[in-house]
Amino acid sequence: MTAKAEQKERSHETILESAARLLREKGIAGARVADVMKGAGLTVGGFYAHFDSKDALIDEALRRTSGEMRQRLFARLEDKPEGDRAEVVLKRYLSAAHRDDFARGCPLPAVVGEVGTTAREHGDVLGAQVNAMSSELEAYLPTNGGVSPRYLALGLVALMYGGLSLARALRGSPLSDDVLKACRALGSAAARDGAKPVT
Amino acid sequence: MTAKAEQKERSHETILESAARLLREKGIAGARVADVMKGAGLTVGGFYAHFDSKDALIDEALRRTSGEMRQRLFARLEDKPEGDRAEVVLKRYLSAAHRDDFARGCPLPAVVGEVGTTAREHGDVLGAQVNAMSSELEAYLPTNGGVSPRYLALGLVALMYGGLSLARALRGSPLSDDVLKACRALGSAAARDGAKPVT
DNA sequence: TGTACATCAGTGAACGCGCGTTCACTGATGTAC
DNA sequence: TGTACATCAGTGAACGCGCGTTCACTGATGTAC
Repeated sequence: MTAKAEQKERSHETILESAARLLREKGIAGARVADVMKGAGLTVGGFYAHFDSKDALIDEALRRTSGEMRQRLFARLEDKPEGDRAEVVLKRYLSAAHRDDFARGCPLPAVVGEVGTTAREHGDVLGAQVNAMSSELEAYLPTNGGVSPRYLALGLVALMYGGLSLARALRGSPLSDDVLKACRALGSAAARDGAKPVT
Repeated sequence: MTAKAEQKERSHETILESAARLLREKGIAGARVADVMKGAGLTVGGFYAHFDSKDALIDEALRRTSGEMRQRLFARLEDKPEGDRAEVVLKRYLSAAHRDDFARGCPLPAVVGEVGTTAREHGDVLGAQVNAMSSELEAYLPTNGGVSPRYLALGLVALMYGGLSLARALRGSPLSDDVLKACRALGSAAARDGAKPVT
C-alpha cells in the first residue's frame, strides 16, 4: 500500500475515534460533523472523502463503541468464580466510574432516546448491538430460574441501560448514586437466583 | 376576568398540550417552537407572549406529562388485591399499548438521554419527576425483602424506563416485544418478593 | 535516474435550509368620560 | 348610551446563527517513460 493510502486509513481511524467520543458525550445530533473533524485534527471539507454521510458515520461509530463497551464489560471474568460473573458485569456497568466516563463508556444512554424519536434510521444497528450485549450476558446467567436465561439477560440489559441512563441524566443529585445502587441490588438478586415467570 | 384574558388562558393551555404531545413524540430538540404553535392552531410569533423561552415551555411540559403519566399509571388500583398492585403498575407501564402510544405515554424515553447529554438544564425538573414516580410506586411494594422499598422502587423505575425506552427504539423488531416481556418478568418477581441486599 | 504529468487527501469558503427569537403591525376587546 | 382612546393577543416577516453538504482549489505523493 502507498504512503498516501496509509495516511488516509489513519485519518479514517482518527475520525472514527473522534466520532466515537462525541457520540457518547453528546448523542447523535450533538456529534456535529465539523466538531468530529476538529477532534480528529482535520477540517470539515475532507469528511466526505471518508464517509458517505453523517448517518453512515454514526452507524459505524455506534457499532464500534458498542463493541468496545462489551469488551471492557466482559473482560477478565475467568478470574472470578463462575457464579459471580454476571454480578461482576452488573457492578461494572452500574458503577459511578462508568456513569462519569462518557467518552469511553456505553453509547446506549446517548443514542436510544434519539433512535426512538428522531433517528429511527439507526434502529437496525442499535438492535444488533442490544442483541449482542444481551447474548453475551446470557452465557453467565443461571438456568434454575423460571425465566429462560435469554429473557433474564434482556431484562438485565434493560435494567442496566435504564439505571445508567437515569444516573447520567441526574448526575450531581444524590438521586443519581441511589439509582445505581438500587439497580445493582435489583439486578444482582435476579442474576444470582434467576427470576420467576410472568403471566 | 375579561374575555380577552380568558382567551389567552385557553391559548396557553392549548400550546402546552401541543408541546406535551410533541415532546413525547420527538424529544426536546425535536419539539420545535413553530411546530408546537402550529399544533395549537397559532403562529410562531405569538409564542413569547405565553412563555419566556423554549426551555421554560419544556420544563412545564415535562412536569405536565409526568404528572399525567403517574395519574394513569396508578389509577384504579383499589379494585386490585393489595399484593398485586405493584405488578399491575409494571404491566401497564411495560405494555405494548404504552410503547405504541407516544403522544399520551411516559415522557422519560424521549427526554432522559437528551438531559444526560445536551440538555442538562432540565436535570432538576427531571429529577423531581423521577423522584415522584418512584415515591408513588414505593407505597405498593413489600417490606419483607432485604432491600428497602425506596431502593426497590428506584430500581423498578429504572427497569421500567429502560425497558420502555429500548422497546420504543426497537419497535418493529421482534426484540421489542421480547424486551417488554423480559422486563415484566424481572420486575414482577422483585415487586412481589422484594430483592436481596447488595454488597 | 530524471522529468513531466496524474492522482487525490485535505482545505476553506459557500450553499441551502431550519432553528429560536425579535419586532413592527393589526384588529378585536376593554376603559374612561 | 355613545364616542375616543388604550390595550394587547396574535400575525408574519425578518434576524442571526449553526447545521450537513458541496465544490473549486492546493500541494504533496505516485506513475509513466
